[in-house]
Amino acid sequence: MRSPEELTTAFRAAGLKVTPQRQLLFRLMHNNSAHPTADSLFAVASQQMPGISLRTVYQTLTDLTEMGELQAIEVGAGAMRFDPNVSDHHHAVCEVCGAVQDVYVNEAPELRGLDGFAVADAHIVYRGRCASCSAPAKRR
Amino acid sequence: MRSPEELTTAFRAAGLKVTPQRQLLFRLMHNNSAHPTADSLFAVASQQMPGISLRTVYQTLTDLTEMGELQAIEVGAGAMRFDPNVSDHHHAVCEVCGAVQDVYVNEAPELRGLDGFAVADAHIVYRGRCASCSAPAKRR
DNA sequence: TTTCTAATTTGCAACCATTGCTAATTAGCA
DNA sequence: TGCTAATTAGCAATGGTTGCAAATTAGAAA
Ligand SMILES: [Mn+2]
Ligand SMILES: [Mn+2]
Ligand SMILES: [Zn+2]
Ligand SMILES: [Zn+2]
Repeated sequence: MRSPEELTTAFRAAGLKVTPQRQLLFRLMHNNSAHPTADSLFAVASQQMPGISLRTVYQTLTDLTEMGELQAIEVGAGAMRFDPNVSDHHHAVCEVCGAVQDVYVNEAPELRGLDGFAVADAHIVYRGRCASCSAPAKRR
Repeated sequence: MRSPEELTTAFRAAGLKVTPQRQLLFRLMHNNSAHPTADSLFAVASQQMPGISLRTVYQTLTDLTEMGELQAIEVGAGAMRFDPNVSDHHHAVCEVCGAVQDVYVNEAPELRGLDGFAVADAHIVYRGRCASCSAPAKRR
């Protein structure tokens, strides 16, 4: 996703308004590697702008996604996650704490079973334990 | 997933009852490669057993999944899909008709970015057009 | 600056897939 | 044939998300 400044220009050029709500969300999503849900983003946004509505957060995230500035990813954990990293990558979801981190694959594997299926996109979801949830073997 | 006969034995052995509803669902899921949702299965089941409840379909699918007879897969299309093929495989989802087909990968690719993440499971979702939706280039 | 209006925001109802709850029913054993 | 724990059906409730309409506002034009 582009910087808040670039998005401001791009929005105006497209005849879209740059509202304080949008500016806040531009800032909150820029360089955000937490893969937040709409709701978790709403929680943070609300602190900085009490009264902002969850509906607006959804609306803006959807708009940015349609503009190709964000990627909406589904990691099978209830809510959609939003990702300003729109490069071709995959995700690892911690089954303990729910954290989502980026995973890159060097080369796509050979496939069997696609007879005639034209692949447009692939997304891998890894499930397991993140480093901090694996680390300190708790005693008992 | 095992055959309806084997499941009947297994259920009784586990102290579970073999009801007509369960028997029907055993039959409908056995060798079913359509990756149905609870609701689509309910539609089919209802024809053969009017009055069966959606709740029972969900309940039975969940039970079978917990017993390892089915796999519940999330292809990012709203509803959960249920799969009697519990072997290690992946899925291709047609963006036109919604069909889901099995995909097998020969070897897992090398990964970058998992620092310390312990992978327990991987699931790849391919998105694109299935053979029948690609095939006949419609004239216009 | 003030005015104007299309775009945006809000709040709330509605939606969908799924689960919780419980009274009524029933499989399967004694 | 009776007993009872397991199951079913029905419906309310949930969580995530979207539809809708009234109120507000960014930003262009006067
Ligand atoms: Mn990412
Ligand atoms: Mn499958
Ligand atoms: Zn973790
Ligand atoms: Zn298709």
